[in-house]
Amino acid sequence: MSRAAVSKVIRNAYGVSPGMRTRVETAIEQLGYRPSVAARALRGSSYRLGLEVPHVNARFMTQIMTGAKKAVSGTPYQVILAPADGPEYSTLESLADGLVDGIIAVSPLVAPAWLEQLAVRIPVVMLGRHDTPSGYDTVIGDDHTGARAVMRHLFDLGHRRIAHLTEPEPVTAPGTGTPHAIRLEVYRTCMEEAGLGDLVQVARRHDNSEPARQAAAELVARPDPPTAIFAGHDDIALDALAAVTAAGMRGRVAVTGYDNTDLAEHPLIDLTSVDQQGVEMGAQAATMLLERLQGRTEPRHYTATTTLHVRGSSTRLPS
Amino acid sequence: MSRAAVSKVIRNAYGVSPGMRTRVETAIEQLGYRPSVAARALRGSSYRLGLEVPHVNARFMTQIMTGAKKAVSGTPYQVILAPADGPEYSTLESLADGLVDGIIAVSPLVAPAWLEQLAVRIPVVMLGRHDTPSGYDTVIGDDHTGARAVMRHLFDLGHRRIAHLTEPEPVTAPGTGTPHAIRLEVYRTCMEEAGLGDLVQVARRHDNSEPARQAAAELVARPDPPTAIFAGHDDIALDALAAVTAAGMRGRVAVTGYDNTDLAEHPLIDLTSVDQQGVEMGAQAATMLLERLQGRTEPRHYTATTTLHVRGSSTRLPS
DNA sequence: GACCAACCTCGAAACGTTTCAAGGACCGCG
DNA sequence: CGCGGTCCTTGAAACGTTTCGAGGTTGGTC
Repeated sequence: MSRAAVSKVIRNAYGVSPGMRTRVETAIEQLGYRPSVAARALRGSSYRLGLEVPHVNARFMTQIMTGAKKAVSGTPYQVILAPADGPEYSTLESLADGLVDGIIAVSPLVAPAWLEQLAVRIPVVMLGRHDTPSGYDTVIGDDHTGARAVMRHLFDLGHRRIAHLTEPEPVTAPGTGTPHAIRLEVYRTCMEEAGLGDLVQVARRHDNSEPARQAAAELVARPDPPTAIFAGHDDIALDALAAVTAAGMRGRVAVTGYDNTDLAEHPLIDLTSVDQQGVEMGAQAATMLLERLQGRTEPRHYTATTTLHVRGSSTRLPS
Repeated sequence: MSRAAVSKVIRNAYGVSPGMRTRVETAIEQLGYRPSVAARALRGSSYRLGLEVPHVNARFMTQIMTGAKKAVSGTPYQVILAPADGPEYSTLESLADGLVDGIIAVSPLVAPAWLEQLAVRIPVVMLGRHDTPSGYDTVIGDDHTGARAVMRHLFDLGHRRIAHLTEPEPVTAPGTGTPHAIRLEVYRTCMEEAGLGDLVQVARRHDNSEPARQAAAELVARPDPPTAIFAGHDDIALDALAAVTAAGMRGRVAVTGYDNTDLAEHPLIDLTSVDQQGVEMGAQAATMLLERLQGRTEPRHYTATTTLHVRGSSTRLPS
């Protein structure tokens, strides 16, 4: 029989008789034949979607991945993960170079213009971008609302001397539109609105790949330590909790996180955190990619709502 | 110029003049040319290694990934991650179908015979296999020593009523040679050697994808609750800690883990755990793959040594 | 000046699919 | 019985690399 026939059977396309179909199928069975993804990718599509994340151990990523996998289940697509752990550009490029049909990326550092270029070659969904580009889709949490909820919560608890612990400079630079830039901005705004502009304290983890624990330790070791720490996300919040605990100030410094990671609800951690529906975000991102692959061209932008989960880590200011 | 020339320049192979080289390089630069991985994979190799893990949120995996990435840095190879979160066979096959040149897999459930088959098509390194197959390489921790160290430690602390909290049945079935089967076996042996055979209590998380928290809760809710829980790995230990804490028995039930995950040293978790050099294991696995790709055919089997890290979660039995 | 070797360059085949257009068989209808 | 149309089937081109062998040029030696 001809390859064309086999191809049609595999993709169960139109125009193949039942007889031919069964003949091909038994042959496939007997020979243990498996189609080559490489050859498929060369001619058409690889049926793989790539998820690029900045770090292997970014806990938020598992939510995204879970959602993405859920969204593609039942389709012929698979999701693979490519942690950058360094240069984001090259990781993205190596994904785009034919390995996958579409890319979901969490790359705060790559330039929008560069992404527009990339999106010409291959469909791209960016997570955590507050701009509204025309060439690719975005999925983002409502960081304004989320961060405001955190600040109001801390104010309500009586805190005034509130510090913000966040990522290194480039990620939070104003105008980049990263979630961390927004959260920082909201922090500043809220402090100023409350007339606490001179109490603003921003600490950052020193190196992108190092934990934020030392930065948090320096924060609580100051002569005027904060009574509350608003951490940029749960991983950082965990480091803050570690530093606070190590300094023997457990329970005397409130700590809040962001992302509502699995660990936040662990009774030993018990971290107040903002849920931004990571799983749903991942699912939306994957769905958007599938739509693109089916021909959609106009951009879509999805914003997830946020919910503050109050837990034990955010303690009331002792009066 | 010819494609052959371009090909040679890219792979900087022998037999191309400096003039031609620079000409090709400027052209590449100007056109923004990027080689297609798919086409490469079709003809030769894709320069991608695949790491297959059972779950997205298995924390041990980040150690493996970190090690693997370290090992391939400086080579043209990249590592991508494919979490199974369900059928391991199909995930492995979809990796093998041309996406990657080699596979590192943590798949306790796939049959050895099937793996031998797979290894004919593509180099495979299995993590966590105590058998010594001939067709593929293995990387494993010294589970006998590690588990014995845990048991001795708990005995030394005065514990007798020690429970083992582990994975569901199929993963720990005797004879499968999975790390969890060994740890379970060592647990039983140690208990019997100490004359405590009738105090053996084995609990399992009910479903493979659900946390072990409920199983742990049932354990501590028994009329004769254990005074110590030897958990199969850190993720499970975390669930055990959660259950113990929720039951108000914090500090009255010792808990130990395995893998020495990042979180184990967090002061709020402070989990006694066995370090089996996950990063080194990942690096070894990747190195073995690279060796295979360069022609090695005889199998290699690497065993990592273990170290018990004693922390606050393993409390002495109150007398 | 002729011959040979070394070196560079290039054309073409091959990898395993998808897809297009063309060829064939079969059926129904006039 | 012949004609047209509908399915089914197939051959061949194409995707973008790598690799092999052949061809061409250059320089050196006798």
